[in-house]
This record gives sequence, structure tokens and C-alpha cells, in this order.
Amino acid sequence: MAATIKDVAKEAQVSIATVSHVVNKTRYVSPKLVGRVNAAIEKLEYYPNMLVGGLRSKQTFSVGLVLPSISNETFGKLAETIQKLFLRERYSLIICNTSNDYELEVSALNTLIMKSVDAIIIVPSTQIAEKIIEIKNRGIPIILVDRDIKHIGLSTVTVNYRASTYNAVNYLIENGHSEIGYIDRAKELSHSMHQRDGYIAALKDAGININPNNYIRCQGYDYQDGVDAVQTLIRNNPAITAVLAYYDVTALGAIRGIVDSGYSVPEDISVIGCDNMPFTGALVPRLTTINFPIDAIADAVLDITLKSLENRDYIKTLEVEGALIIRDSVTKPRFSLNR
Amino acid sequence: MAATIKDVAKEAQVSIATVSHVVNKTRYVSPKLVGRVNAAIEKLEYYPNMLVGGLRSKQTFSVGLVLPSISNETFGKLAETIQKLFLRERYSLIICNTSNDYELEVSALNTLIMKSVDAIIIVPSTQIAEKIIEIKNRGIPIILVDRDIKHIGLSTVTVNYRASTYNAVNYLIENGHSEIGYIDRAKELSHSMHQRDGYIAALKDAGININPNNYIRCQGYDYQDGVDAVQTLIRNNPAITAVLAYYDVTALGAIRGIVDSGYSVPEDISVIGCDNMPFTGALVPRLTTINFPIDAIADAVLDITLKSLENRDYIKTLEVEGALIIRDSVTKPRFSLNR
DNA sequence: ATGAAAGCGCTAACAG
DNA sequence: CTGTTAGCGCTTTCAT
Repeated sequence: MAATIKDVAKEAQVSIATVSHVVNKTRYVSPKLVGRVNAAIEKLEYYPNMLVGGLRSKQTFSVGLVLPSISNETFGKLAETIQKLFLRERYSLIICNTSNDYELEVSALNTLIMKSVDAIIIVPSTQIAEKIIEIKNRGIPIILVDRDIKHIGLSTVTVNYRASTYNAVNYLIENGHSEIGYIDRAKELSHSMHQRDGYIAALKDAGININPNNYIRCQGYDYQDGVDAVQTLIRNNPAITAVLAYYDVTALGAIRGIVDSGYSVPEDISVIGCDNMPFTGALVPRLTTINFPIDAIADAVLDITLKSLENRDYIKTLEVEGALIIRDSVTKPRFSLNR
Repeated sequence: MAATIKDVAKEAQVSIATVSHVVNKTRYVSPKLVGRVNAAIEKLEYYPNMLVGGLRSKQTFSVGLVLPSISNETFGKLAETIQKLFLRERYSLIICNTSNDYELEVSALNTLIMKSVDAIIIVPSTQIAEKIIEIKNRGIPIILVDRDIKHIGLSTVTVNYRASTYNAVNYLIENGHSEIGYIDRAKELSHSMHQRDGYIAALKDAGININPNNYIRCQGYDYQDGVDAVQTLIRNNPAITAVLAYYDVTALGAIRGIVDSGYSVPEDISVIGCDNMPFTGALVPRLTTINFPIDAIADAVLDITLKSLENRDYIKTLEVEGALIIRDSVTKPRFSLNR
């Protein structure tokens, strides 16, 4: 069916070695033969088979990207950005969704091994490192993104969630808030801890004591969970004047929950989200949120991947900063001493 | 480095053929040898190389998915759904983003040829069929999704946009609207036409004459373009009482534009969107919108792909229905005769 | 400057 | 029931 290197060689009256070298520019071939070969390639619509090429050269130019979900706008955008960056280097991406499920993650990683990917980029679904270590031991470069697993000596690109959360809380404190609610994700992940650390540290540094009523964990990952969480928070501590949510969608739910409870945002309760998803700039009020620095992450991932491919021992750990995007959902509290 | 079939054969003291047959369950092997082989596989952490397997068997168990963007929530969700469905059949997906750019589409398709994918699923970026026909002629099953290209004899799964738009407009008419604005996408695509057809047909069937002032094309694809478009619409025809937008994000912009113009939704102007994106159910008012039937599309795509793989001549054209999701953004107009 | 040929890891005849 | 072997399409020595 489709033409192979043999067909091209025959058509161009040269050896298959010459065709290979013309295609890959891997040794000098006289202009005459180059012309004949290219003409034959054109005529036969020949496309080299990268996979079988990799059989000997040990490169398939495929990279695996494993993440919880690409239908989430943030991860979707990250996947797209990484994909475009890698395309320029001739790599294509095999994308696998794990839904934060370890079984699915293992199955995805197994598939990627069988597909002989050159490297794997993963947003780990859990702290379980077993399979990831197996990949590493196979000699496949594997890069952790957004969530780290400590002490297994792997390249990691994360966001400095501690600092960004600290900044966000501090911004609220500077605006006169002290009863600041925190809505945490349903399941603990590596960055949950860092975010909480930042929250607590900012309060402590400002001499504000920690009120356990101001902390709540969502039941799930949807909008509605944000509604429910904020209403519990308000019930537990009616004096709350600000809320920080671990995720913009949760923040959206929180706003709804606040409004449904008869309060307004930001006049009664200020809200800060996290991720800077596209819709947050379109809300009324426009949401103040912590940026998820997609481009910086993608750039770092590409850089580390390429270097790891050149040098199997290359390891780099990078923390990028998530800036606070100040918009309209935070004001000074009505009854603040600052007023 | 990683173990190969040879290593396993040596370890298990059998021939490589036996290993292959144990792995693929492709002929009877005595329990004794099966045991030895599986033990060796376990011990050596052997994973068969699917790519080189495909070298002879002519199957790589990779499928290409080419679409404009996975960071768009709708396409992202579609990609994820398709990915999960194919995973069950042991296929992995190579996802390529085209940004609706024909050059990128061609480059993506070339890559997929070189990766020897078993089939290609594509949301075409343009009406240019050249490359797609080349793929078809190579014998690679290729399935068009969401946008069709006529008369090239390819399997196609589309949404019946004409009917769904007709229904939506008709719903507005039933509610007493007659000055109904339509906000169209910036660039013409196959379904733009069908949507417009439905819009016009519904008006005609109701005996409402077409007012060119009620039609506008967006400048771009963002939220802000919806704001601008609706304001132009209102300026050109202050009597407008309803607006249909081709895309939920545009509808979101339209709502903002209407509010900023001093009117309210739906009391002064009703709004209908398209796609039923997750956020639309969370808006105030909750957006009435035309559903994009992701599951139905994904199911059909899987079905057609598998059948095309079995039978290279298999062709199927399917139109799935996009139901109107009735929520809160449409009411009877203030000054309607129906009141 | 070019070609011949070995072999990458595997499947599928073919033998026995 | 199991093993031997010829390729699949390509890269890469090794010759010339």
C-alpha cells in the first residue's frame, strides 16, 4: 500500500541507505542523487515510518503526557501548550487521562511503555511512587508536574503554592480582613499541604490566631461543592469577611453560595480563587485569583525533557511563581477597623 | 536496557514464538510453559513493544485525534470522552491541535502518517479536502467530526445544527419573540451555514420576515466579541427582544453587553447559547442553550472507527441531535402581543 | 560518495 | 504442542 523506503530506492535507482541518508540528512549525498531521491519521494508520496526508525535509533519522537483530565480548562490549556511546544521539536504527544485514579494512571503508564515513548510527563494522581520509579528504572525520563513526590530523585516542575497562597492571604489581611475562610480540596494532594501552609503562615505572621471554623474541605470537585462549603463556613462563623478557594470553580460556587445566603461579594464577603481560569475575568465581580503559570510550566517541561533526553542523568527541580491577579472580588470589610 | 522477547525466551527456556503466543494468546501453549513464560515476564518486567509488533501485524493501536483545540472545554471533554472509550479497546490517542489553521492541520496529519496510526478522527479546520483525501487514499480510515466536507465519501459524525437551531428559534417565537438577533461566528465553517439555515427557516415558517439588522458576525472567538456584537445588534435594532449566539462564551459576552447597555436578561432581552458548556448552568440567569451531544458523538466515532478497521470500505454518515436545554435566560418579551 | 547487509523486536508462516 | 525462520521498514556499521 503506502510506499516504503525500498520503493523509493527502486524508483530513484539508489540504495535504501542513500534514501535514508537523504531523508535524515545524515551523510553527504551528491546533489544528483538527492534530486532523484526527492523526486521519487514526492512521486510516491513516501513518508518515513518513525516507529520502525526508532527500532534501531531508539527514538520514537513520541512523548507521553499523563494528567487527571484535559476537559478541565486549566489542564487542557497546559496540555495544548505543551503539545505545541513539543511539536516544534518534532515530538508528538500521547495524552492519557487518569481522573486522579491510580489504577488508570498505572494502566496509562503501561501503555506508554509499550508505545516506547521517549519520555513521560506526568501530573501524578497520588503520592504512590511505585510505578513511576519503575519507569525511571527502565531509563525513561519522567518529569513530574504540578504535584511532587519527594525523595525519589525526579525532575519536577511545580508552582510555589505556599508563596502564592501566603501572598493571597496577606493581601486579604492588608485589606483589613482577619476572619478568613479557606475552602480546601476534597482529597489531599501534595500541593494541598503547601497551600494550607501558606494560609496558616500568613495568618500567624500577622498575629491572627487560627480559627478551625474557618477551614473546610469540599465534598467533591464541582461548582455545587463550593456552594455547600461556603454556606457551612458562614454558618460556622458568621463573622467571616473573606474566603479563599483552592480552585476557581469552587470560588464561583462560593460566590453563588454567598449571594444565596443573602450577602454580597465583595461588599460583605471578599473571595479569592485559584488558577485564573478564563471565565474568572468575565464574572461580575471579576474574580481576584492566583494565576496558574501555564507558559512558564510548559517551557520548563520542554527544557527539562529535551535535556533529559540528551543526558539521562539530568535532573532539575523547578518551582515557578503563581502571581496574585488582583481584580474586583476583594474589598475592605464593612466593619473593619481600617475604615 | 528494557527486556525484550528474546530475554524472556531465554529466561523461560522457550522459543520467542512461544513467548509471543503466550503474550497474545494466539495459539495453545501448555500450562507448564505458560507458567514459565509468565514468571519470566514478571521477573524481567517485560512489556511487549506494540510498535514493532505493528510492523508485521499492521496495527499500532494508535489513533490520531485532530481538532482545533483541547483547551476549549467542549472539545476538551470530547477528546477526553473519546480517549476513554478507545482506551477500553486498547487504543491510545495521539492528540493534535490545529487552532483551526490548515497548515497546522496538514502538519498534524503528516505526523500521524509517520506514526502509522491505525485511524484518524478529525474535526476539520477548513473545507479544504486535499490532505484528507490523500490520507483516505493511503488506506487510513479517517472520520470527520462536527464539520463535514461534502462529496468526498468519508464517514462523518455531525450534529444536526439546522434542526437544533430551528428548534431554538422556534422556542423563542413560541414565547412571543419576533425581533430575534443572531450572532454568528467570525469564520464560516460547514455548520455555520446549517445554523443560519435553521434560523432563517424558523423565521420564515412563522411568517416573520428577515431583518438583516438582526444578523451579525463576531470579530473573533472571545467573550469580548460577544459583548461587542450584541451592542452593535442593539444599536442597529433597538426593538430586539432575543438573541441567539453560536457559542456559549459568545452568549456570556452577549449577556454582559446587554447588561452594560442598561437592559436585563431575560426581562428585556432573552438569550440562547450553544454547546451547553458546564458554566452555563451556573450563570445567573442559568443559560438556555443548545446541547452539544458529546457522548453520542464519541460513541458513534468509536463504533465507526472499529468497523472501518475491520472493513476498509465501511462508510457511515450520522447526524446526532442537539437538544435545546431550557433554563432561565428566555422569557416572553415585555411588550409582546402574547402578554 | 555510495552500497550491502546486519539487525532492531516482533509476528506469522512453516516444519516437525 | 513447540521451535525455526523469514521478513516488516528502517538505521547504521562496514566495505568499497
